[in-house]
Amino acid sequence: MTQGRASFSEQLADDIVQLIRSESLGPGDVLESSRDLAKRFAVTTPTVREALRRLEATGVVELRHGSGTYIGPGLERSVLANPHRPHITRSSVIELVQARLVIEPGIAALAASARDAAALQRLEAAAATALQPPVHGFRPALNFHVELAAASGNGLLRETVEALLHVRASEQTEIRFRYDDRQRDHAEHLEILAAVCDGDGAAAERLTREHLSTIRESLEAADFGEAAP
Amino acid sequence: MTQGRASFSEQLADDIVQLIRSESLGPGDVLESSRDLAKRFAVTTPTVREALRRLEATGVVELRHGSGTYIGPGLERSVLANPHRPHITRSSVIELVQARLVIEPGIAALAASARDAAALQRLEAAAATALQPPVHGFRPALNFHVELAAASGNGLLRETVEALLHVRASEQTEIRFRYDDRQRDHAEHLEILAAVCDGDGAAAERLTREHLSTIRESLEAADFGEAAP
DNA sequence: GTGATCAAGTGATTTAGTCACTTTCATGAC
DNA sequence: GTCATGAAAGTGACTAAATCACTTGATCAC
Repeated sequence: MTQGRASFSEQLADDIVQLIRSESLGPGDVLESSRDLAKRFAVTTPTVREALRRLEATGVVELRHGSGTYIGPGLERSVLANPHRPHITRSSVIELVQARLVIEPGIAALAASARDAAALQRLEAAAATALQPPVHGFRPALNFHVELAAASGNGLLRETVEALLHVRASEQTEIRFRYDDRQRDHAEHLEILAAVCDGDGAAAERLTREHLSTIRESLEAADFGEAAP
Repeated sequence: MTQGRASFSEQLADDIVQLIRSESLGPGDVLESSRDLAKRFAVTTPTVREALRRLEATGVVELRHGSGTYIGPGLERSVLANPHRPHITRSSVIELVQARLVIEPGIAALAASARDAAALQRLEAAAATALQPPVHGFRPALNFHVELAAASGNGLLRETVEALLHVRASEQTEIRFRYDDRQRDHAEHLEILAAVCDGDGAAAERLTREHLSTIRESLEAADFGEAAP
């Protein structure tokens, strides 16, 4: 069986993606109005809307009421965070740190061997602004880790770290609440940055491991008030 | 600004997720019909459909024409693959292997230290069936790596590996096409399995690294016919 | 110039209805 | 009794035509 024809709106969603690609539209650009899309693909507006909703869920497009449909960052992304993420538990927070502990040290080492000038500059900027308070859900302190992954030169690793950190923003808030030693955090970031700039992969790896271990330990030591939902 | 009220269907999507949670529905269970949902939440069916499409995009639900709406695996997932993934390039394939090279060795070490009996059994089963041909897009050979991540005991790591492997199934097909030494693949899997079962984290880590390095090298050596699109 | 106002364009939602698919269960043949 | 047939009920898929609400930009008064 060829799996038959997919749902109409699913097919349409793919067509719209193809349209975006063929017109080389990037994030921020406006897409055709849903009425025009309906005419173009010979379907009705509700069908177009279903397709757009589907694309909106993965960040490919963004629908702004009264303004238009805009291209989002999701098109070039391979792995993304689930918008309907599960609830927070104590173990999920620790699980997250443990996962990062497995992934990020290797990334730091890779970044040290890559030593891309532009990426290092952004990494330095991220470290510098890490002490600023979060705005609009954007957390400068976490951005350091994303930029570190970006400095590895591997976009997939960057997306992975980004997804992990973005996935459970609320967990991260929790972490920040429990482990709120920003000065130490910042100091450790600077150490990692220095090691990466020196091209010392082993040191970068070790420092990142220690950095995350510190966070994990302080989390395991902390007792969560809402551990039992 | 409090960001106002989100789109109606967005609110509805969250309500449906909450409904699923409150009724403890798991994958495979049927959800209320869209007509009933419309009545329950006092909206019309197209609005319900938009919300369901949104949820469908992230795998939370699955709509089967003529049958009903079923709960999917996406609810408990934190990180997932983008269904509208970018096109394949040569560099993206190598990027994928490189990312796995950073992530998976640490996972193997963690699995060796965890040594969960049930997980190891599934891992062994995955290794045994790895030589079978893929069916319905399910690739037994790749499943070993997913089960290995599962054996680490960290669900987030499992999801991450799963996403990475699922993300670019076509790239993986490409890999299999270029590096089609299944016997060797299988043998290396068995070595990793043995090291994990022995609790030898260092060996498991080293063997996984070598395993992926072998694949990477054979990929870098191969010249892609469709490198220039 | 500056500011308010209005109109056009857009997405958001409703309402009502038709079509297509799947499941089920009663009917009937064997 | 067992199994196939087939109609019916329930479901999602889609259409059609409107109306509402929001954004934007141009227009116009000051």
